[in-house]
Amino acid sequence: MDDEEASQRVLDAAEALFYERGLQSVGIDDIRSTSGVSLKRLYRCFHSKQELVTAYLDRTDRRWRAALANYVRSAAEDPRDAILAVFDWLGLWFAEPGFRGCAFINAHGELGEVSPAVAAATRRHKEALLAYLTQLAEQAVPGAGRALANQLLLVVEGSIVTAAVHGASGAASAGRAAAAALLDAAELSRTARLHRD
Amino acid sequence: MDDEEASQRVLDAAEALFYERGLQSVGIDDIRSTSGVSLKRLYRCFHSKQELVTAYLDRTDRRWRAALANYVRSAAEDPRDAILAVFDWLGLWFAEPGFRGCAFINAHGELGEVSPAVAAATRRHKEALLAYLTQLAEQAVPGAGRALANQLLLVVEGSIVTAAVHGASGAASAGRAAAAALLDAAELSRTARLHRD
DNA sequence: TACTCTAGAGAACGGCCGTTCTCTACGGAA
DNA sequence: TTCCGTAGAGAACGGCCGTTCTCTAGAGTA
Repeated sequence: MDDEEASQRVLDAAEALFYERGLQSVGIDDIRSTSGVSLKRLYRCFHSKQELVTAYLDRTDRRWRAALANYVRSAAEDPRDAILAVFDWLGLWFAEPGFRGCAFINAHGELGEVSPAVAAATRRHKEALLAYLTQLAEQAVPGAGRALANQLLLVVEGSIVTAAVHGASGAASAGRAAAAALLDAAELSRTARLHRD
Repeated sequence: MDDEEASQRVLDAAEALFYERGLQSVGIDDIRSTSGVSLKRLYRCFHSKQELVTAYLDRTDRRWRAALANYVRSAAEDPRDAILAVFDWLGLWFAEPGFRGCAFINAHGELGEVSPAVAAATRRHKEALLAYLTQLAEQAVPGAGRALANQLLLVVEGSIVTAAVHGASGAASAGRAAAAALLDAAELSRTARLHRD
């Protein structure tokens, strides 16, 4: 086993444990025994727990956003469907075993500004999500994408949090319905604007 | 200083510290020194840290929901305004110094099912919030309150989380705009339903 | 075979945390 | 004044955690 594979195993273990139990509840020794990587090598690959947390959040950010974008790209035909597909994907995610909300919201809630690195990673993740939603919203309702995306972001975050606290039931479909209504409203005010000018 | 006052002081210190730094980052000694209550008395009033956490969450739940309901009651004239006033109050809350999101979402994100007591308190709090929103929504759009409240809850939660991560700017007003659009949509489909029947 | 280098296992270390215990001082009753 | 009960201060205890260090075994090379 070379360092590359060891890093992956450690990161896999860290992801599973951090996501399930939180950052502070998981000890390095838990990650060591779960990954099967010796402490010596673990500390060669990641110089500290903090570095491991950062790597965990970075990889989660990349994977999560890629999975969402892939699903939306392959499931949606037009811009409006794309936005609704976001919530279909959320529903699939919520139904996964072990779902426990957004890793970033959880980490940020746990540490907040106590850990500037975690806070910064959370902000980056949410900004990227907002940028993605803005892109989708701009395609669906040209000229009103930014305002719509801000509202959609609230519904997405709310769905995730509600699903995490209450279990999957209904949060995704309620979010989808809310998104559809917000889309309708944005389209309506856009056509009204066009007719006025 | 009697036990009653000591309990209040301890709870005040716990609230400030837990909310700012999270549950696990705060030690009993921090609470002792901040409250100025001796360790002996502290443990007489609260038998363990867990009990103190539970008391903190309970009091926060009561105060938070009372503050929201009071504001809405005094600020809104009709049912529609009441729902929009919820987001005005959120905006005031977000702007308070030291605002760091929802104490329950943070605690739940930190510990999740690792602490069943925290998870249960979070569920209770959010169910009470949903019940309150359902009551407001039912007054605004009779017969469609439940569905509307489910959507409003998502927007409320999303606003809180977004404000916590990104700072106050815009989350409350975006939430207000989204709520208004969702209200319009619910009213529209209600009148359509009435005309159909 | 003899030597060297590396890796793994886990002991060790310093520090913190929740909780309990000890010691001292003091206020009120006899 | 003497005794008693209580309170506070903080030491003590057991345990965990992140990180480093030690020791041993084995693989590769001459």
